[in-house]
Amino acid sequence: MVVFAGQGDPRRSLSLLWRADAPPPTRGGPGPKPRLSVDAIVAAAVALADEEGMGALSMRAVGDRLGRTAMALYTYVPGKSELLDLMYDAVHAELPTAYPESDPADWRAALTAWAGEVLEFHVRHPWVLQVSQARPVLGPHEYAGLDTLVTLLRATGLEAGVLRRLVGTLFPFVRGSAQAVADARLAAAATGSSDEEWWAARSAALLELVPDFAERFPAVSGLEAEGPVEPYPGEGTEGAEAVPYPEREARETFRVGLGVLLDGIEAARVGRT
Amino acid sequence: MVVFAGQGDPRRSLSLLWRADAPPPTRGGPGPKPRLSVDAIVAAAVALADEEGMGALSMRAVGDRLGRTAMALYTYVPGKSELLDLMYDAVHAELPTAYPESDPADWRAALTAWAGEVLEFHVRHPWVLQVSQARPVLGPHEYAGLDTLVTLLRATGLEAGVLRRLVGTLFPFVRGSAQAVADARLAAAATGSSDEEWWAARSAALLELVPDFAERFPAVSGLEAEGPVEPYPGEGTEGAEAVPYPEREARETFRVGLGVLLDGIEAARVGRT
DNA sequence: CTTGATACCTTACGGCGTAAGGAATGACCC
DNA sequence: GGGTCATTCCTTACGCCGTAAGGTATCAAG
Repeated sequence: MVVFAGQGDPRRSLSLLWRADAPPPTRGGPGPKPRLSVDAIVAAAVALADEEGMGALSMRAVGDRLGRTAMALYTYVPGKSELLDLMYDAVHAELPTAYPESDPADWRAALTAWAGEVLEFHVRHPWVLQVSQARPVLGPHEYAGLDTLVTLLRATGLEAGVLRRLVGTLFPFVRGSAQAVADARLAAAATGSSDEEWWAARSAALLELVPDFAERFPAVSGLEAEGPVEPYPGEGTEGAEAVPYPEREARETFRVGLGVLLDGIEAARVGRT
Repeated sequence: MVVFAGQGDPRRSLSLLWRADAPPPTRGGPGPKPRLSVDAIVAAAVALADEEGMGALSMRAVGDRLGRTAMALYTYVPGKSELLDLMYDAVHAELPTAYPESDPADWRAALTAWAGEVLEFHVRHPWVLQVSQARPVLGPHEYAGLDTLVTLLRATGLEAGVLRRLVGTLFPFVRGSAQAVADARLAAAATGSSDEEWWAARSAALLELVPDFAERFPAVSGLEAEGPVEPYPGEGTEGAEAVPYPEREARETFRVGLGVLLDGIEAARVGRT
């Protein structure tokens, strides 16, 4: 399921996101003092989503975590979709925001580091990948993260038009890679079965049900048979066996894909500058 | 919301996917004749998702479309997640399966055509993008589509290990691009407001709430100010004004991103072959 | 002490997926 | 021809969900 965000009143959503609400300091008005806050709710919701996944995120569950009912949250937040916006932007504060020491000539290293950090960010908060990208949330931290990427890309010297499209290519690429890594982990964790077990059950059933698999899909079969499953080439093996195979494969795909993308950017630089 | 698929009994799911069930022909057993079929249910569900989106997909709604109750579906399908698997694989029959006439030397053109078709496929069935990729569905049509891509990539002459990772790069790239296009359309259609209106409301509120935007995010602001918004460069303008701006931008990002990726593949070919 | 705004609660409504069990159907065996 | 019984499809119900409506307790200001 994909959760949609950003559908309420834009004014209200944005002023929550940018924390431009009425300033509470010293404003002791009538009525009981608030025992919650937007930040506390967002923090509880993020913790819940991190620990138990997007499927477990319900207003009742968030309320429970704070020792309150679901309806109590509606005093602070207009609804679930706005809460999701706030969660989304809140975690994006973890994105890298600057590489002050980096050499502008070495845009490749900087972009590689950036992509790695953004990948880890999404692996840490996999539910972020389930927030629909339709209608961007437009929160401060997401903008800050975007600003960092644009700054790094500037170092390539490419023109603004191409740069804009590169942003639109790099972000989805990292998201897609993170999705693959997260999926690999999820598969390993789900139903207590290891990834080997899962694959074993699946491929045994497949082989039985589709005996002519190799003939029907020669290219895929060839690829699976041909490629020797190696550890990271050109990298030390220490501790490598701790990462299960599907995740290792997903990370390697990320590494290779990023290399291809950066090679392509290099080509664009040489060709057009 | 992201909908998860593929969690039921693997045996049952796979035999449904590959239609390896007990053969019904001439088998007139006891009991009333089935007035539905797996295919009819899947077709109705796909039509529903195409027309009204994933959010409208419920067992009751699918049942209604077939003049039956929700529970009637459970005779044919174990549950909603398996139905989703079946829908997913069923539409993947639309993926291109072969380019018999293509010149193997011109892998670039072939991959470009492939990517374009896969993009259109996802734009036609945007709900496919909301099916979680965790635990691949492993259906026949998805495999067929995969086989086609691998065949095209073979023409690059790269080794199997790299090829496998390129598959993992290209597919998410096209999916990400399709997501952007679909989002652009969704934004245009939602709440009856055009994309201009939506952006206008949003950016007006942003400007008011965050007057120092340009100072806080100089790179992003610069990019937006700098890049002249042009139509497709190097392409005829006929009919181009019919496509609204955000979608045009998303498609251009796809075009540029794909070019960068193919340049990167070219570089890998030259460098390592 | 009264007023009135505010935080939080309980209750309830209409949705969801689906478990449980009953009614109708219709090919088979006697 | 009538009983048997697997099978299709139905109704009902349960426990979730987001959230509308309205009540109650709290507390500063007049």
